[in-house]
Amino acid sequence: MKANKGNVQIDGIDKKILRYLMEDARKPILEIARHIGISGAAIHQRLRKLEKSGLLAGSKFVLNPKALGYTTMAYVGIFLDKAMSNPQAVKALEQIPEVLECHYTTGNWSILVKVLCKDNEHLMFLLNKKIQQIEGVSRTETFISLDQQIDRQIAL
Amino acid sequence: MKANKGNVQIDGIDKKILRYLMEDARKPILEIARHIGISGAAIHQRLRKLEKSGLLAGSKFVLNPKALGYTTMAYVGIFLDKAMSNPQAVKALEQIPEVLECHYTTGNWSILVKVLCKDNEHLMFLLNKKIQQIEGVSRTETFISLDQQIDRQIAL
DNA sequence: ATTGAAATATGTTCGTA
DNA sequence: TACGAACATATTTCAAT
Repeated sequence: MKANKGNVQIDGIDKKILRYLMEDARKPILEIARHIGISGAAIHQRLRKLEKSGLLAGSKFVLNPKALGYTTMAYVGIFLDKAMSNPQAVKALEQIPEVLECHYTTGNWSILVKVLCKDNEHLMFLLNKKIQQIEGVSRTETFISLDQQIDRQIAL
Repeated sequence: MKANKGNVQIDGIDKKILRYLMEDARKPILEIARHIGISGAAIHQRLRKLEKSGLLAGSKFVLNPKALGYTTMAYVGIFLDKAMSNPQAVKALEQIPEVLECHYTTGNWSILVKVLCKDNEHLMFLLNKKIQQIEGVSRTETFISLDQQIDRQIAL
């Protein structure tokens, strides 16, 4: 599976198709076909091409975490004792379901993670009893997201 | 549209269905039905219920930004002069397509944004010519994501 | 790359349990 | 809730352009 690096060519029709499907992955291809005025078979073929190109990374159902009581989102900057602990620390973070993202970053911290918790108490438990317990973690800095105003993908 | 807040009840069958669809939004319901051993009509009905409950927020095609040459992701903490500038600043950030997320946060900054750029040069331009130009923005702190190790949704 | 048509598979509704 | 049957749509392939 070769991942085309930065040179996938898409035209306006590809963009139209993708814009529909980025908004609703289950939108029928034939419906899109009617909207943009080409045949379903053509769209089918274009999607196969886009998938092979590596631009299409898949599709997802999106859940609303608030409906399950998860109302507290936060970013946590993690200081590690030594760079050597990094891969182990990431492995430990993978085991924590509240950790949704994990980035190696430039700047102050070794690692920046995004976490999702039910409430502040849950967040406190996560920080003190889970994340701080990981070997190599010396200190953390937490930024609670009071409100997310923008959440989107790359624009076409 | 009432958004159930933290008390949506789902059982093991709901979870199984959602886990399939969170991984592949276009997986046929009938295929899932065969896997978990109930009828397609039952799944259809459960999905309608889950949608009404507010847990299902929709579905998306996921693109791989690297395929379009977007290889530099970063988090940018933004200091604002006065709290009053916040809504205006967010409006301005919405107009910048490279800004994918925007959070009001506790801690050092007023706002934390996630941005996606083609390269470091593009990031520099974004910071100096777009974000810093927004009225009320006094200073920014940038953390480049060298590598994203985890990227997932809430676990069921 | 695109089309229409054919074959297969799926989505959706409804009566019933 | 769940089922199956019936009907409406959609997906997928293919020969032809």
